[in-house]
Amino acid sequence: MSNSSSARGLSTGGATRIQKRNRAAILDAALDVFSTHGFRGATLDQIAGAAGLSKPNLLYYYKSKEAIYTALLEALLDTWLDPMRALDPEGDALGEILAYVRRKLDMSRSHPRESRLFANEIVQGAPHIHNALAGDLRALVDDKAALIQSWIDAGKLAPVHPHHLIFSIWSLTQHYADFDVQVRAVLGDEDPFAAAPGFLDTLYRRMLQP
Amino acid sequence: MSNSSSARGLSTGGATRIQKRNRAAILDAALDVFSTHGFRGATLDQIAGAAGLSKPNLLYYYKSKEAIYTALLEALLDTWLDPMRALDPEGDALGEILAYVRRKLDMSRSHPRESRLFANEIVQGAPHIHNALAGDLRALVDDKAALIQSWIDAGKLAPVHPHHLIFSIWSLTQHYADFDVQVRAVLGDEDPFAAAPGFLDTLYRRMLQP
DNA sequence: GCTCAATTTGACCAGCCGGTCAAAGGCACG
DNA sequence: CGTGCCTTTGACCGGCTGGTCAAATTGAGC
Repeated sequence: MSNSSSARGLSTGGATRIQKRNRAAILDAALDVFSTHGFRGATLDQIAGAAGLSKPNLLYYYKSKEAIYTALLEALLDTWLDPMRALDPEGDALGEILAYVRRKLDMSRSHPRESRLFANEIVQGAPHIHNALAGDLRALVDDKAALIQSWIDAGKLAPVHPHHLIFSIWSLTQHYADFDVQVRAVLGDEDPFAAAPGFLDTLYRRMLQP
Repeated sequence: MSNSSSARGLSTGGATRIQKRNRAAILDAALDVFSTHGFRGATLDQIAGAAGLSKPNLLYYYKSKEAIYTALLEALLDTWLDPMRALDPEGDALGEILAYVRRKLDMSRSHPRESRLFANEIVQGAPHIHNALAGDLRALVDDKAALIQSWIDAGKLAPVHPHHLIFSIWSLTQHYADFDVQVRAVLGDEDPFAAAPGFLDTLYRRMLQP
């Protein structure tokens, strides 16, 4: 035999070609469905249909709806936080912040489903990732907030509350993904991402220039 | 008889005392449930339980789940937009903007359920209020954006894209209600609303001071 | 306290939803 | 080409969900 263990619970490393293909298809389909309907609003039939599988086949790869959902959240959480991790203590303070804003805005444009997935989860009280928020996320944010504070103390940024500065970046950038329909309804034909980068750049320059 | 028509479809004006009480209880319960679970995630049993009624009794006052939901959205949409309507063309430009920000932030603190109700609806594509967004909301925003542009042209505000300025106010203020769990998970014991007003005041002063 | 509408309820239903299972079909390897 | 696992499927299940209905109860004006 070419594979010594069942599909359930395998790490992707030891997976069959078929397993890789189907698991990827499932997670992509699940991202589509969960991000537009939320956890409870999504159905296994929808996900199975979008992945091109039957429902029992879906459950052959992930043992429950919740297993799909948490696998998806775990796989995406790290990626989602990478732009913040990239804040470089050695870099130019204002330049680092502006680059972070730019990276987050780019993610809102290129990965709106991921943004809405987390938005749905958090608006509804983050029942599945509350631990990650109070653990890893908080530690990361505290670390970067301290970095920002050190920049302020060194006179490289105008004084602001570092945590609220970070919240503002999340809020302003993800707004374009999470509230996309509203933004487009108000703007009409104008592409939101045409003026957004310049607007945010100006906002943070004026606010943070020492 | 004291009342010539059935409960269904009555305007609140001609409603019995019992009708008023129960309809209010239903809408309050529905706000609780819909804002934390979204439309599809909410169940009639949850709403009926929270309102202290049986499910058939619930459906005696509103003929379907969707009827409750749309009644709730309609009743709240006007209230939700009042802070923007209050922008006064005759007032001091920067002061008007700062007061608007403050009103919106106060609504996030005092009415987080309403904020999350709309957040859920819009993140999931606004299937029930898309018309209101592209109609009334857009008209109102265009009107106020023109006002802001006139302030900019008169040299009373630093130049920014008026629509994106409005988006930023929605985003930054509602973030504290919609992403409450995340904000609190990161801040720990610190009350988000302690520093938020000062932070936003500073942000908009620095960005908009001509 | 009678009358009649307003209100409330228990029983019920059809459809959906997450999940199970045994059996059938593929696939790779000797 | 046979063996044995991997993969897929159709049929099915119990519980929940939105919604209905006829009957019972309550409330207000006379």
